[in-house]
Amino acid sequence: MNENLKIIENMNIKAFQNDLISWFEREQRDLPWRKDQDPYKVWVSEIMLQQTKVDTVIPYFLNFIEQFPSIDELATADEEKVLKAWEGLGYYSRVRNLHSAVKEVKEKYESKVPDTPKGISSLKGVGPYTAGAILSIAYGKPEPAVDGNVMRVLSRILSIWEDIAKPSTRKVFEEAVRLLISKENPSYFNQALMELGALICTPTSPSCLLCPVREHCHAFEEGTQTELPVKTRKKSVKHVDLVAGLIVNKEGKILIHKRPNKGLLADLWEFPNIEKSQLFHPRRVLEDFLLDEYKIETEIRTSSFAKIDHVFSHLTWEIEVFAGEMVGKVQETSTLKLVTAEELGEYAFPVSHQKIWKEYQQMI
DNA sequence: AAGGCGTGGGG
DNA sequence: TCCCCAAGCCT
Repeated sequence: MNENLKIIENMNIKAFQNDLISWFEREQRDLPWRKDQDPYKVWVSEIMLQQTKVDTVIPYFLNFIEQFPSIDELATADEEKVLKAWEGLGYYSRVRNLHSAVKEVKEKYESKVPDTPKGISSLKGVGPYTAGAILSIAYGKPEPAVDGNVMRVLSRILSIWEDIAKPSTRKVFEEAVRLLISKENPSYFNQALMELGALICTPTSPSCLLCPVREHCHAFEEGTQTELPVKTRKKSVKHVDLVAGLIVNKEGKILIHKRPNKGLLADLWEFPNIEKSQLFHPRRVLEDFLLDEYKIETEIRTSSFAKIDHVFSHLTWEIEVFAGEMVGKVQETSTLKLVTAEELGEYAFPVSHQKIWKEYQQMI
Protein backbone atom coordinates (compact mmCIF):
# COMPACT_ATOMS: atom_id res chain seq x y z
CA MET A 1 0.00 0.00 0.00
CA ASN A 2 1.02 3.57 -0.67
CA GLU A 3 2.95 5.02 2.28
CA ASN A 4 0.45 7.91 2.41
CA LEU A 5 -2.45 5.58 3.10
CA LYS A 6 -1.29 3.79 6.24
CA ILE A 7 -4.06 5.39 8.29
CA ILE A 8 -6.61 3.35 6.37
CA GLU A 9 -5.26 0.12 7.90
CA ASN A 10 -6.59 1.19 11.29
CA MET A 11 -9.89 2.63 10.07
CA ASN A 12 -13.27 1.09 10.58
CA ILE A 13 -14.21 1.45 6.93
CA LYS A 14 -17.78 0.18 7.27
CA ALA A 15 -18.53 2.64 10.07
CA PHE A 16 -16.91 5.45 8.09
CA GLN A 17 -19.03 4.72 5.02
CA ASN A 18 -22.17 4.49 7.11
CA ASP A 19 -21.54 7.73 9.04
CA LEU A 20 -20.74 9.58 5.83
CA ILE A 21 -23.65 8.28 3.76
CA SER A 22 -26.19 8.64 6.58
CA TRP A 23 -25.16 12.25 6.97
CA PHE A 24 -25.55 12.81 3.23
CA GLU A 25 -29.03 11.29 3.27
CA ARG A 26 -30.03 13.69 6.05
CA GLU A 27 -28.27 16.87 5.00
CA GLN A 28 -27.78 16.91 1.25
CA ARG A 29 -28.86 20.07 -0.53
CA ASP A 30 -31.86 20.02 -2.80
CA LEU A 31 -30.19 20.65 -6.18
CA PRO A 32 -31.80 20.54 -9.62
CA TRP A 33 -29.38 17.91 -10.97
CA ARG A 34 -30.27 15.60 -8.09
CA LYS A 35 -33.89 15.18 -9.24
CA ASP A 36 -33.03 12.06 -11.20
CA GLN A 37 -30.03 10.10 -12.46
CA ASP A 38 -30.32 10.91 -16.15
CA PRO A 39 -26.71 10.45 -17.34
CA TYR A 40 -27.06 13.41 -19.73
CA LYS A 41 -28.12 15.77 -16.94
CA VAL A 42 -25.44 14.43 -14.61
CA TRP A 43 -22.94 15.04 -17.39
CA VAL A 44 -24.08 18.62 -18.04
CA SER A 45 -24.05 19.43 -14.33
CA GLU A 46 -20.58 18.01 -13.82
CA ILE A 47 -19.14 20.04 -16.71
CA MET A 48 -20.77 23.21 -15.42
CA LEU A 49 -19.54 22.56 -11.88
CA GLN A 50 -15.90 22.33 -12.95
CA GLN A 51 -14.17 25.16 -11.05
CA THR A 52 -17.56 26.80 -10.56
CA LYS A 53 -19.71 27.29 -7.48
CA VAL A 54 -23.07 25.57 -7.03
CA ASP A 55 -24.94 28.88 -6.63
CA THR A 56 -23.54 30.13 -9.92
CA VAL A 57 -24.39 26.92 -11.78
CA ILE A 58 -28.04 26.49 -10.71
CA PRO A 59 -29.66 29.10 -13.01
CA TYR A 60 -27.43 28.10 -15.93
CA PHE A 61 -28.27 24.43 -15.46
CA LEU A 62 -32.03 25.06 -15.34
CA ASN A 63 -31.93 27.19 -18.47
CA PHE A 64 -29.61 24.84 -20.33
CA ILE A 65 -31.75 21.76 -19.65
CA GLU A 66 -34.89 23.66 -20.60
CA GLN A 67 -33.33 24.66 -23.92
CA PHE A 68 -31.56 21.36 -24.55
CA PRO A 69 -33.45 18.66 -22.61
CA SER A 70 -31.72 15.64 -24.13
CA ILE A 71 -28.66 14.37 -25.97
CA ASP A 72 -30.49 14.59 -29.30
CA GLU A 73 -31.67 18.13 -28.76
CA LEU A 74 -28.24 19.38 -27.75
CA ALA A 75 -26.57 17.45 -30.56
CA THR A 76 -28.73 19.15 -33.18
CA ALA A 77 -28.73 22.60 -31.57
CA ASP A 78 -27.24 25.66 -33.21
CA GLU A 79 -23.71 26.40 -31.97
CA GLU A 80 -24.41 30.08 -31.43
CA LYS A 81 -27.39 29.26 -29.18
CA VAL A 82 -25.38 26.76 -27.16
CA LEU A 83 -22.60 29.26 -26.61
CA LYS A 84 -25.16 31.92 -25.67
CA ALA A 85 -26.55 29.58 -23.01
CA TRP A 86 -23.05 29.42 -21.52
CA GLU A 87 -22.44 33.19 -21.65
CA GLY A 88 -20.95 34.37 -18.36
CA LEU A 89 -20.13 30.91 -17.01
CA GLY A 90 -16.50 31.04 -18.11
CA TYR A 91 -14.10 28.37 -19.34
CA TYR A 92 -15.88 28.33 -22.66
CA SER A 93 -13.96 25.38 -24.07
CA ARG A 94 -16.11 23.32 -21.71
CA VAL A 95 -19.23 23.96 -23.74
CA ARG A 96 -17.51 23.55 -27.08
CA ASN A 97 -16.18 20.16 -25.93
CA LEU A 98 -19.54 19.19 -24.46
CA HIS A 99 -21.38 20.01 -27.67
CA SER A 100 -18.88 18.06 -29.73
CA ALA A 101 -18.93 15.08 -27.34
CA VAL A 102 -22.73 14.99 -27.29
CA LYS A 103 -22.76 14.84 -31.08
CA GLU A 104 -20.34 11.91 -30.86
CA VAL A 105 -22.57 10.11 -28.35
CA LYS A 106 -25.56 10.57 -30.66
CA GLU A 107 -23.74 9.24 -33.71
CA LYS A 108 -21.50 6.60 -32.20
CA TYR A 109 -23.43 5.35 -29.15
CA GLU A 110 -27.04 5.80 -30.32
CA SER A 111 -27.48 8.74 -27.92
CA LYS A 112 -26.63 6.67 -24.84
CA VAL A 113 -23.89 8.04 -22.60
CA PRO A 114 -21.15 5.38 -22.31
CA ASP A 115 -21.06 3.50 -18.99
CA THR A 116 -17.48 2.25 -19.04
CA PRO A 117 -14.30 4.05 -17.93
CA LYS A 118 -12.80 3.70 -21.39
CA GLY A 119 -15.91 4.88 -23.23
CA ILE A 120 -16.70 7.84 -21.01
CA SER A 121 -13.09 8.99 -20.74
CA SER A 122 -12.71 9.11 -24.51
CA LEU A 123 -15.23 11.95 -24.72
CA LYS A 124 -13.92 15.49 -25.17
CA GLY A 125 -13.83 17.45 -21.95
CA VAL A 126 -14.32 14.37 -19.77
CA GLY A 127 -11.25 13.92 -17.56
CA PRO A 128 -10.61 11.56 -14.64
CA TYR A 129 -12.89 13.42 -12.21
CA THR A 130 -15.86 13.81 -14.54
CA ALA A 131 -15.58 10.23 -15.76
CA GLY A 132 -15.73 8.93 -12.20
CA ALA A 133 -18.57 11.29 -11.29
CA ILE A 134 -20.77 10.17 -14.19
CA LEU A 135 -19.99 6.48 -13.72
CA SER A 136 -20.74 6.55 -10.00
CA ILE A 137 -23.64 9.02 -9.87
CA ALA A 138 -25.50 8.02 -13.03
CA TYR A 139 -24.56 4.34 -13.24
CA GLY A 140 -23.73 3.35 -9.65
CA LYS A 141 -20.23 2.12 -10.52
CA PRO A 142 -17.59 2.14 -7.75
CA GLU A 143 -15.18 4.53 -9.48
CA PRO A 144 -13.31 7.34 -7.72
CA ALA A 145 -14.34 10.92 -8.49
CA VAL A 146 -11.52 12.97 -7.05
CA ASP A 147 -11.98 16.73 -7.15
CA GLY A 148 -10.65 19.50 -4.94
CA ASN A 149 -13.20 18.75 -2.21
CA VAL A 150 -12.26 15.09 -2.05
CA MET A 151 -8.56 15.89 -1.84
CA ARG A 152 -9.16 18.39 0.95
CA VAL A 153 -11.44 16.07 2.95
CA LEU A 154 -9.29 12.98 2.56
CA SER A 155 -6.03 14.83 3.13
CA ARG A 156 -7.43 15.67 6.57
CA ILE A 157 -9.06 12.34 7.40
CA LEU A 158 -6.04 10.34 6.24
CA SER A 159 -3.41 12.95 7.14
CA ILE A 160 -1.92 13.10 3.65
CA TRP A 161 0.71 15.82 3.36
CA GLU A 162 1.38 15.56 -0.39
CA ASP A 163 1.03 18.82 -2.34
CA ILE A 164 -2.43 18.70 -3.94
CA ALA A 165 -1.36 21.30 -6.51
CA LYS A 166 0.82 18.65 -8.17
CA PRO A 167 -0.97 16.67 -10.90
CA SER A 168 0.58 13.39 -9.77
CA THR A 169 -0.98 13.67 -6.30
CA ARG A 170 -4.50 12.92 -7.59
CA LYS A 171 -3.52 9.26 -8.01
CA VAL A 172 -2.88 8.90 -4.27
CA PHE A 173 -6.41 10.04 -3.53
CA GLU A 174 -7.90 7.83 -6.24
CA GLU A 175 -6.22 4.86 -4.60
CA ALA A 176 -7.59 5.96 -1.23
CA VAL A 177 -11.12 6.17 -2.63
CA ARG A 178 -10.83 2.72 -4.18
CA LEU A 179 -10.05 1.38 -0.71
CA LEU A 180 -12.78 3.36 1.05
CA ILE A 181 -15.69 3.55 -1.40
CA SER A 182 -18.97 1.87 -0.57
CA LYS A 183 -19.73 -0.86 -3.08
CA GLU A 184 -23.38 -0.72 -2.03
CA ASN A 185 -23.76 2.99 -2.78
CA PRO A 186 -20.80 4.46 -4.67
CA SER A 187 -22.97 7.35 -5.86
CA TYR A 188 -23.80 8.62 -2.40
CA PHE A 189 -20.31 7.89 -1.13
CA ASN A 190 -18.68 10.10 -3.78
CA GLN A 191 -21.30 12.82 -3.54
CA ALA A 192 -21.10 12.77 0.25
CA LEU A 193 -17.35 13.37 0.22
CA MET A 194 -17.86 16.40 -2.02
CA GLU A 195 -20.86 17.66 -0.06
CA LEU A 196 -18.90 17.33 3.15
CA GLY A 197 -16.12 19.40 1.60
CA ALA A 198 -18.59 22.05 0.49
CA LEU A 199 -20.59 22.31 3.73
CA ILE A 200 -18.44 21.16 6.66
CA CYS A 201 -14.83 20.40 5.75
CA THR A 202 -14.29 23.82 4.16
CA PRO A 203 -10.91 25.24 3.13
CA THR A 204 -10.68 27.69 6.02
CA SER A 205 -12.26 27.19 9.44
CA PRO A 206 -13.85 23.76 8.93
CA SER A 207 -16.82 22.96 11.19
CA CYS A 208 -15.27 19.92 12.81
CA LEU A 209 -17.74 19.94 15.71
CA LEU A 210 -20.56 19.35 13.21
CA CYS A 211 -18.67 16.77 11.21
CA PRO A 212 -20.28 13.34 10.94
CA VAL A 213 -16.92 11.61 10.46
CA ARG A 214 -14.72 13.49 12.91
CA GLU A 215 -14.24 10.24 14.88
CA HIS A 216 -12.53 8.87 11.79
CA CYS A 217 -10.45 11.98 11.10
CA HIS A 218 -6.73 11.86 11.84
CA ALA A 219 -6.27 15.63 11.40
CA PHE A 220 -9.03 16.36 13.94
CA GLU A 221 -7.36 14.01 16.38
CA GLU A 222 -4.05 15.83 15.94
CA GLY A 223 -5.52 19.33 15.54
CA THR A 224 -3.90 19.80 12.14
CA GLN A 225 -7.09 20.32 10.11
CA THR A 226 -6.28 23.93 9.24
CA GLU A 227 -2.79 23.00 8.03
CA LEU A 228 -4.22 20.59 5.50
CA PRO A 229 -4.33 20.21 2.59
CA VAL A 230 -0.86 21.29 1.53
CA LYS A 231 -1.22 23.35 -1.62
CA THR A 232 1.53 25.42 -3.21
CA ARG A 233 0.26 28.55 -4.81
CA LYS A 234 0.96 29.54 -8.32
CA LYS A 235 2.71 32.63 -9.45
CA SER A 236 1.10 35.99 -10.10
CA VAL A 237 -0.71 36.98 -13.24
CA LYS A 238 0.44 39.12 -16.12
CA HIS A 239 -1.20 42.33 -17.24
CA VAL A 240 -2.29 43.42 -20.73
CA ASP A 241 -3.42 46.88 -21.85
CA LEU A 242 -5.97 46.95 -24.66
CA VAL A 243 -7.73 49.62 -26.65
CA ALA A 244 -11.23 48.87 -27.98
CA GLY A 245 -13.66 50.65 -30.31
CA LEU A 246 -17.41 50.98 -29.99
CA ILE A 247 -17.87 51.67 -33.69
CA VAL A 248 -21.23 52.48 -35.26
CA ASN A 249 -22.18 53.08 -38.90
CA LYS A 250 -24.54 55.76 -40.21
CA GLU A 251 -27.59 53.61 -39.44
CA GLY A 252 -26.46 53.18 -35.85
CA LYS A 253 -25.43 49.54 -36.29
CA ILE A 254 -22.59 48.31 -34.13
CA LEU A 255 -19.43 46.59 -35.30
CA ILE A 256 -18.67 43.25 -33.61
CA HIS A 257 -16.04 40.59 -34.22
CA LYS A 258 -15.96 36.85 -33.47
CA ARG A 259 -12.84 35.66 -31.66
CA PRO A 260 -10.75 32.76 -32.97
CA ASN A 261 -11.89 29.21 -32.15
CA LYS A 262 -8.88 28.54 -29.93
CA GLY A 263 -7.39 30.21 -26.89
CA LEU A 264 -8.79 32.86 -24.58
CA LEU A 265 -12.57 33.37 -24.85
CA ALA A 266 -12.63 31.27 -28.00
CA ASP A 267 -15.64 31.71 -30.31
CA LEU A 268 -17.09 34.57 -28.28
CA TRP A 269 -17.95 37.94 -29.81
CA GLU A 270 -16.20 41.18 -28.92
CA PHE A 271 -15.90 44.82 -29.80
CA PRO A 272 -12.85 45.27 -32.03
CA ASN A 273 -9.74 45.69 -29.91
CA ILE A 274 -5.97 45.51 -30.02
CA GLU A 275 -3.12 45.61 -27.55
CA LYS A 276 -1.86 49.10 -26.81
CA SER A 277 1.51 50.26 -28.06
CA GLN A 278 4.15 52.13 -26.12
CA LEU A 279 4.93 54.24 -29.17
CA PHE A 280 1.57 55.66 -30.26
CA HIS A 281 -1.54 57.09 -28.70
CA PRO A 282 -4.26 54.47 -28.10
CA ARG A 283 -6.66 56.30 -30.43
CA ARG A 284 -4.13 56.15 -33.25
CA VAL A 285 -3.41 52.45 -32.55
CA LEU A 286 -7.11 51.66 -32.77
CA GLU A 287 -7.60 53.65 -35.97
CA ASP A 288 -4.68 51.93 -37.68
CA PHE A 289 -5.85 48.52 -36.50
CA LEU A 290 -9.36 48.98 -37.87
CA LEU A 291 -7.92 50.11 -41.21
CA ASP A 292 -5.23 47.44 -41.53
CA GLU A 293 -7.17 44.49 -40.13
CA TYR A 294 -10.71 45.16 -41.34
CA LYS A 295 -10.21 47.84 -44.04
CA ILE A 296 -12.54 50.13 -42.14
CA GLU A 297 -12.13 53.91 -42.21
CA THR A 298 -13.26 55.51 -38.97
CA GLU A 299 -13.52 58.74 -37.14
CA ILE A 300 -12.63 58.01 -33.55
CA ARG A 301 -13.53 60.45 -30.78
CA THR A 302 -10.60 62.25 -29.25
CA SER A 303 -11.09 60.98 -25.75
CA SER A 304 -12.12 57.57 -24.50
CA PHE A 305 -15.40 57.07 -22.64
CA ALA A 306 -14.40 54.20 -20.36
CA LYS A 307 -11.56 52.23 -18.86
CA ILE A 308 -12.53 48.68 -18.02
CA ASP A 309 -10.56 46.56 -15.58
CA HIS A 310 -11.08 42.84 -15.86
CA VAL A 311 -9.44 40.02 -13.92
CA PHE A 312 -8.98 36.49 -15.27
CA SER A 313 -7.46 33.62 -13.35
CA HIS A 314 -4.16 33.95 -15.20
CA LEU A 315 -4.09 37.56 -16.45
CA THR A 316 -5.63 40.99 -16.11
CA TRP A 317 -6.88 43.36 -18.77
CA GLU A 318 -7.29 47.09 -18.80
CA ILE A 319 -9.40 48.11 -21.79
CA GLU A 320 -9.59 51.76 -22.82
CA VAL A 321 -12.66 52.25 -24.98
CA PHE A 322 -13.25 54.85 -27.69
CA ALA A 323 -16.49 55.56 -29.50
CA GLY A 324 -16.32 56.19 -33.22
CA GLU A 325 -18.13 56.20 -36.55
CA MET A 326 -17.42 54.34 -39.73
CA VAL A 327 -16.78 56.54 -42.73
CA GLY A 328 -17.22 54.08 -45.59
CA LYS A 329 -18.69 50.58 -45.76
CA VAL A 330 -17.54 47.20 -44.43
CA GLN A 331 -17.51 43.80 -46.00
CA GLU A 332 -19.37 41.68 -43.44
CA THR A 333 -18.08 38.14 -42.96
CA SER A 334 -18.80 35.21 -40.66
CA THR A 335 -16.51 36.81 -38.07
CA LEU A 336 -17.28 40.50 -38.63
CA LYS A 337 -20.80 41.86 -38.37
CA LEU A 338 -22.85 45.01 -38.06
CA VAL A 339 -25.78 44.53 -35.72
CA THR A 340 -28.49 46.60 -34.07
CA ALA A 341 -28.57 47.08 -30.33
CA GLU A 342 -31.39 44.54 -30.06
CA GLU A 343 -29.50 41.95 -32.09
CA LEU A 344 -26.51 42.24 -29.75
CA GLY A 345 -28.45 40.11 -27.28
CA GLU A 346 -28.29 37.11 -29.59
CA TYR A 347 -24.51 36.95 -29.46
CA ALA A 348 -22.40 35.58 -26.63
CA PHE A 349 -19.97 38.15 -25.20
CA PRO A 350 -17.38 37.75 -22.44
CA VAL A 351 -18.14 39.66 -19.26
CA SER A 352 -15.37 42.16 -20.00
CA HIS A 353 -17.14 43.23 -23.20
CA GLN A 354 -20.54 43.24 -21.52
CA LYS A 355 -19.01 45.86 -19.25
CA ILE A 356 -18.02 47.91 -22.30
CA TRP A 357 -21.57 47.85 -23.60
CA LYS A 358 -23.01 48.90 -20.22
CA GLU A 359 -20.60 51.83 -19.99
CA TYR A 360 -21.49 52.88 -23.53
CA GLN A 361 -25.22 52.88 -22.77
CA GLN A 362 -24.67 55.02 -19.70
CA MET A 363 -22.57 57.43 -21.74
CA ILE A 364 -25.09 58.03 -24.56
C1' DA B 1 4.92 19.08 -15.62
C1' DA B 2 3.29 23.39 -15.87
C1' DG B 3 0.69 26.86 -17.79
C1' DG B 4 -3.60 28.36 -20.32
C1' DC B 5 -8.29 28.79 -19.62
C1' DG B 6 -13.42 32.75 -16.67
C1' DT B 7 -16.03 34.38 -13.33
C1' DG B 8 -17.96 35.92 -8.92
C1' DG B 9 -17.62 35.78 -4.07
C1' DG B 10 -15.39 35.73 0.53
C1' DG B 11 -11.97 36.71 4.12
C1' DT C 1 -7.06 45.99 -2.12
C1' DC C 2 -5.43 41.63 -2.73
C1' DC C 3 -5.39 36.85 -2.67
C1' DC C 4 -7.64 32.59 -2.73
C1' DC C 5 -11.00 29.85 -3.85
C1' DA C 6 -14.96 26.43 -6.78
C1' DA C 7 -17.68 19.44 -8.40
C1' DG C 8 -10.86 20.29 -13.88
C1' DC C 9 -9.38 19.59 -18.58
C1' DC C 10 -6.21 20.18 -22.38
C1' DT C 11 -1.77 20.63 -24.35
